Amino acid sequence: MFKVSNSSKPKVYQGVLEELRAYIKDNHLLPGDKLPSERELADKLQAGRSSIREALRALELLGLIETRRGEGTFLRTYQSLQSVELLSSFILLADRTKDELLQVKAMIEKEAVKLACPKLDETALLELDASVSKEITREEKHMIFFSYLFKKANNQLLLKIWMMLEEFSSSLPVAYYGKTFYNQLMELLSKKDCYAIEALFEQQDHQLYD
Amino acid sequence: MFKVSNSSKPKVYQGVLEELRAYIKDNHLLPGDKLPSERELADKLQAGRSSIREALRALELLGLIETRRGEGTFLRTYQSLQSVELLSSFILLADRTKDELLQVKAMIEKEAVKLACPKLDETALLELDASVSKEITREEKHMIFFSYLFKKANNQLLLKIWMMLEEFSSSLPVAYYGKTFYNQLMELLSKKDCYAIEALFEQQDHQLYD
DNA sequence: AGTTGCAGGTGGTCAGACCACTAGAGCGTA
DNA sequence: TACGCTCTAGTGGTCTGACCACCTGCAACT
Repeated sequence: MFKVSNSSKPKVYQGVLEELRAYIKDNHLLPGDKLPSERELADKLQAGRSSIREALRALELLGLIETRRGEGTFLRTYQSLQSVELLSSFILLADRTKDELLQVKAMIEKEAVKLACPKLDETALLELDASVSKEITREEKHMIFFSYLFKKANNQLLLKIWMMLEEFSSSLPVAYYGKTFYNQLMELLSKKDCYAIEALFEQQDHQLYD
Repeated sequence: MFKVSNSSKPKVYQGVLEELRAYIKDNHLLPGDKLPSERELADKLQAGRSSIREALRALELLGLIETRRGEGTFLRTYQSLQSVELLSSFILLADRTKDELLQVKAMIEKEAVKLACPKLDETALLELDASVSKEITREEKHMIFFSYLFKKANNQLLLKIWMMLEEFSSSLPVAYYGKTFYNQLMELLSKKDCYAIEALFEQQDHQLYD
């Protein structure tokens, strides 16, 4: 025999999601507005409170709503990137080669540098230089250096992805960029020479895994 | 008095998510493998079954797991968000987030092209050209074109991240690259001119949101 | 051997019970 | 009146126990 269908019955929590969408639309709710309480929803939608909660938790994880204990559930002001972290972490769980991870990480770092480049003024360069000159481990230097650049690059999504990759690669015996790399990069940044930056990273790619 | 912190206690279901991630990692579970039953998890993790379920439903909505009644819960290859159209209609992404998303996506596409470039022989270019010449929508063309390139780029991780971003942005009213873009790119690919490719993408960035 | 039917495990759902927390009404005092 | 306190109703957070529907595998039966 063969299965007639694997879709079977729709689940209650999915119906709740539909209803919620309709409710938000019909009542013209905007970010920040309050949703009905869980008990009220359970009553209105003829569902158990736990089913309501399953739907709400899913929405919360996606960053669409925010719950405040003792107050209620609210539409979120803006779409946070909360779910990206979770997704990334699970995607990265699958067996990945070290090469792929490092390749992507280096790629993102390069692009961040290029994004930050036009936004670095004299002051910023000095700050950056100061932070790298400290007597710290290569790992710390790497973190501080790029964290600063990512801040300037002003792209939260890129930062999140980078941090995830950083976390996953931290368990690997990874060689960071060479000692002279940061100094060379500083120089190119002050010249705002994007093409040379591109080239500098190209070189690094080949000696990254020493 | 002032609030010490608004983060308050972490919720149980979030802890469950963490534990699940660790479990999957430690046991080297692959897509298709079975997770422990809800009752077993509740017992192991010292949590109520409802909390376990809240975590699982969230993962299900994200498309990371699949549940089969009477059988169990299974890890799944990340394919797509469940009911994206539903979720996207809840809230439109904030402009800022949208910009970031498109920026990162374009960046990844560019890098994929550059990775694929040296691996494209005569035959591959012909295949690629044929697939783009078809009479299809711009959206389909975009997907087919880059899917092929990502395959050649041979970096699964990059591909996954790209698909994730594609998924998120699919609900946005996004203009794809201009009509001539793909043809120009084809030409540069046959010349293997990486720097020109870089430049081509630079141009696109500015007219992406027409 | 082939079929049937039952038992145990699994997800799906609900109701009810607490707890911790918040906001606001109401009261009292200065 | 104005301030500050307490108490209460309402909210999310969590757990438990109870069913149901469904699937699988095994055992008994034909």
